[in-house]
Amino acid sequence: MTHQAPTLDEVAREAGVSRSTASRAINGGDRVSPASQAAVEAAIAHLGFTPNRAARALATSQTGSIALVIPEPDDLFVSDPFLLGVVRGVSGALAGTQTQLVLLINHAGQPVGQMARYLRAGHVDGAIITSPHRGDGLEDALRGSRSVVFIGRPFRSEGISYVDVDNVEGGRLAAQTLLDAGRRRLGTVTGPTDMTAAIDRLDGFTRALADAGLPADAVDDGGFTAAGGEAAAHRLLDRHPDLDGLVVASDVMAVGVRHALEDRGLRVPEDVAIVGFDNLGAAAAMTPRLTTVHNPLVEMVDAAARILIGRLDGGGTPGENLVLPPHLVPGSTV
Amino acid sequence: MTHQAPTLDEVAREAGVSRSTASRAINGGDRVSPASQAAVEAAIAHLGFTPNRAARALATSQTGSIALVIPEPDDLFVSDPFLLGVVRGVSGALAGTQTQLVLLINHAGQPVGQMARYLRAGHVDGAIITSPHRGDGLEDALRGSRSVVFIGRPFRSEGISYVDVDNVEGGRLAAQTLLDAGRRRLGTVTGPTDMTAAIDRLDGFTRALADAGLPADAVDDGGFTAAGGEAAAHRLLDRHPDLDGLVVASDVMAVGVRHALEDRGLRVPEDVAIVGFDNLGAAAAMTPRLTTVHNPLVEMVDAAARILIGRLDGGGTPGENLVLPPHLVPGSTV
DNA sequence: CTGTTAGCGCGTTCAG
DNA sequence: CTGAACGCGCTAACAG
Repeated sequence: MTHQAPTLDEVAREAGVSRSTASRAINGGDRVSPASQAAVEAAIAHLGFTPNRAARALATSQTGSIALVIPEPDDLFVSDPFLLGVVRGVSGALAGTQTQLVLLINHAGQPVGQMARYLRAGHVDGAIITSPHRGDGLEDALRGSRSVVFIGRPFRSEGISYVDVDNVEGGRLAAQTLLDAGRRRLGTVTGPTDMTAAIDRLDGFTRALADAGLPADAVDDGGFTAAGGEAAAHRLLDRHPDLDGLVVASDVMAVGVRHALEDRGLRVPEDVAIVGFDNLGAAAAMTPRLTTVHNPLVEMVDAAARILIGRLDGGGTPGENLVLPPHLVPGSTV
Repeated sequence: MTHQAPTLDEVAREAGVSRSTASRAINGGDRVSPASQAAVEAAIAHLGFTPNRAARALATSQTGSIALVIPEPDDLFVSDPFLLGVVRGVSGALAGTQTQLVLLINHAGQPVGQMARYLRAGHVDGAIITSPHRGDGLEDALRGSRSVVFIGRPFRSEGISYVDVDNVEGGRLAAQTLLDAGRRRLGTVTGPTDMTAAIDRLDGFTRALADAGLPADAVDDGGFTAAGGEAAAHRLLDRHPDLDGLVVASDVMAVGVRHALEDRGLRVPEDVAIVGFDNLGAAAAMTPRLTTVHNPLVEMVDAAARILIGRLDGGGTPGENLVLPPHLVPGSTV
């Protein structure tokens, strides 16, 4: 792979300075005469020098890489734009830097202790964790670690920094949008109850209805999949044929919900209005366009990367977190 | 992140041997007495020792990591199971080893020279490249490099190792399936013509029809997206209302094609039979289940990882490649 | 089978 | 502002 990469020594020789001067020119740039600086830069360009990461890591005891931990992409996630969004976002945030992205997939059946050990072993300087499911243990294993940022609120957030969208507010916003449109008989298709995102969105939905003096009795789990959403919608309408509005906790599920409504001969939004959640692509692809709550994934990921990089530079404190506000993206389904 | 990790020296001291003996015990395990071996292992377990990757990399001039290069996941790919499948597969293939996976995303607008330089700089021992589009330059920049394996046939494959499914045979198989079912008026919805997979599948389709003495004149580009497939199907049927069978070059597009047929009041398979391509999830999710050509992505990725790892150990020669046979997965759409 | 001796390439004191 | 010297933690000959 490598072609006898030039070393710092060769650069220094070519520039006519000592190795330490060359090193300073490359890094701080401080306390180096302009002449030496220029000579070193010329030599670097000429030789095509790239610092050896291993040597630098050994000398500085910083690896220059961070880990992105994602859960095993099972069938649930394969079609979910969330994961690829996170991957793309983190990669983009690192694009300018020299930091490299190490991908750690939490393969099913693999003990989490192994991954926690990897992270503690210092093979990476920090980590961004997407660990949406309860009980995967990583949360507890990493509690209190500096240089670890979660994307999505963990179940117990003490000692854990995280970035999230305000899912409670999002759920409330979705329900309120339907209420404002005059709907009075609302139901919701939720995500799996072992994810905080699903729990919080339901919580917001319930609060909005309580504030309006309405019952939140039409609730069904769609498992964050299109097929699950379709089935959940059928079950809801079987039990509550009078529903005139549905908050669907993800756009992917909304696709399934819409099929279910079609099958039952219900028009959207005339008979049943729908508000989704995510706006990561699926909403815009639906016809008519889905009204949905925007999940600021890009901003979340950017923030997580920035917080982490700040930590690596010594700033910040563990436990701090950031919760971004959601907002409604109008469509034609309300 | 790290907790003052113990060093090999401490392990050796605790085990009562010299550092090199401890090193040998950890690595080869050769030429070490059972007693020393056991002592070292006990010390490692006791101290929780993990070798410092940077130091090891410096000493061996092997980084112990490989890169996975993927194109910017634009809207086309966000919903495509292909990328996540590759990521998961490579990660899985590396799960047992100590090799770490560095993710390199080919961000749009980022000069490929930069990425090629990164790969040549020796920051990783090897790379797996998914570079489906023509003209992205990486292909030429990496031609001849050992320790680089492409997933998907590049446009010019001289000096490049790659792993692929036999897309020509797949296209032929799809068409032949329809012919065997008695269909005589076939059309195809293709992928974008700047990807070899799309070109090859069309090629197979064309050959099968030629062998049967039929014209392959009903061809339209669906861009590998559901919406594109839907539009392409409409265009095809506008021009050729007599079509009774469609080869659709990806399952994702088949979803759109099926919508188009529904909209036109055409029954599947009675009026128009469909064969898709990929079998990465979308086919099984369709009702009725889509008849499709299985794309052995997992096997491809596994093979790529194995070839690469073999290269790192010194085996194999650049330019060798592997083309896996596709096979038909029956559904109810033919 | 084992310990001793050298580096791997770079950052960083510490005198000049 | 500069260079010489040391060490980061580990592997790899080389004698024993």
